[in-house]
Amino acid sequence: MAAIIVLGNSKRIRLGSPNVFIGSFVLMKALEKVLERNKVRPTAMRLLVLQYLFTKNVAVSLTDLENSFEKSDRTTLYRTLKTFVESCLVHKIDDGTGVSKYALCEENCNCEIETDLHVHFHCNLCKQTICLPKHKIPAIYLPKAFLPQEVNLVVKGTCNKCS
Amino acid sequence: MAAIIVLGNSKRIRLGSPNVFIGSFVLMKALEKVLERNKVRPTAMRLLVLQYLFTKNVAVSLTDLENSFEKSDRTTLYRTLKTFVESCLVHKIDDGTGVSKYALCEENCNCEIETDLHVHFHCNLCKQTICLPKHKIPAIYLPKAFLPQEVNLVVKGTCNKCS
DNA sequence: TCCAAAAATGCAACTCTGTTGCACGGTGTT
DNA sequence: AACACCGTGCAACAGAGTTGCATTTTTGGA
Ligand SMILES: [Mn+2]
Ligand SMILES: [Mn+2]
Ligand SMILES: [Zn+2]
Ligand SMILES: [Zn+2]
Repeated sequence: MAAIIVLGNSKRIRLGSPNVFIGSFVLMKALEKVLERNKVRPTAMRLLVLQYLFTKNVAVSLTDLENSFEKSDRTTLYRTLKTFVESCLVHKIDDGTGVSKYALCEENCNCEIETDLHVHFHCNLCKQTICLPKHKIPAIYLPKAFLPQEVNLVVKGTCNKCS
Repeated sequence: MAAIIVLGNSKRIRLGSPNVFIGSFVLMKALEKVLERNKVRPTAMRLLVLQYLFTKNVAVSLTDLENSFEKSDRTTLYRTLKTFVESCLVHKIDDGTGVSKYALCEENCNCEIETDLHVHFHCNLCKQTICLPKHKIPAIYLPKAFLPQEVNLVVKGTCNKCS
């Protein structure tokens, strides 16, 4: 029932959740590298959440994660996402639905640099939110004495799959 | 303690809340006109909420209203805002704080027409959100087969009063 | 290898926003 | 005056997000 993945030399990770797709040893090693590169300790849950984010090409909510990892706790997933955001692995997206979404950052993303921010699209039909990393937010001109720090731009409509 | 405002010929509205600033007869008549123009029946609460929105030049949340009208119920204020939004008197703003804000629409606003949408600014210092009706959202170019319907653009930073 | 410290996890409880059901009471219409 | 309708207030609830604390797991040093 419970799978065991061996990571590194002496690290053994027990994955108790039977409904979780367990990637290959090679994939897990790659994900482990990603975590370590961003100074995040590669625990079982973190590897699985990271794998989940890689397989999805849409932004996911905490509840999405919760429904996909029934054996894990909402709090753990919450803190996992928080850790990922703080370590610049994923970015939080406010798509206007009232529920925060999360998606992997670009390879070369410096979450601090604001000029890199891209547009997000939310489909009113399939309710999915996706990143448009090729579409940067245009310059916004503000009245005198307004100092911009961040910009959030969300387009809602019909996505390519639903149109 | 309780003020009474006479509206129209036979309409008497008792205002029980002592901490509410009660505008002049002329102002109330003007507000009444605004409501009637938008097909909203001018009740006491609606007039006071509308007056409140006029005096504020920032977007307000439901909780803001609740704290300003202690004698009224959250539900009533909630439904008042809902009525105002549906009748195109105010628009709801998602400023990324997780709390919906509301502000009066422009005089000539057709809430249906999306090309009129303006930029909103949220100050990270004073935590206030304001409309920038003169600053329209620039055209956003999307990948093929993406059909835009609405655009939300929020700039966060330091406002003119805080800079 | 073993043990203690540190970190991660799971459980429970809680806050806050938004929302709905329902009963009451005032309004205006005939 | 009778009646239907609408607005209001109270209660209860849902959902997302968050925190405290006990338990488990991992790490790193003896
Ligand atoms: Mn994104
Ligand atoms: Mn506005
Ligand atoms: Zn879609
Ligand atoms: Zn400010």
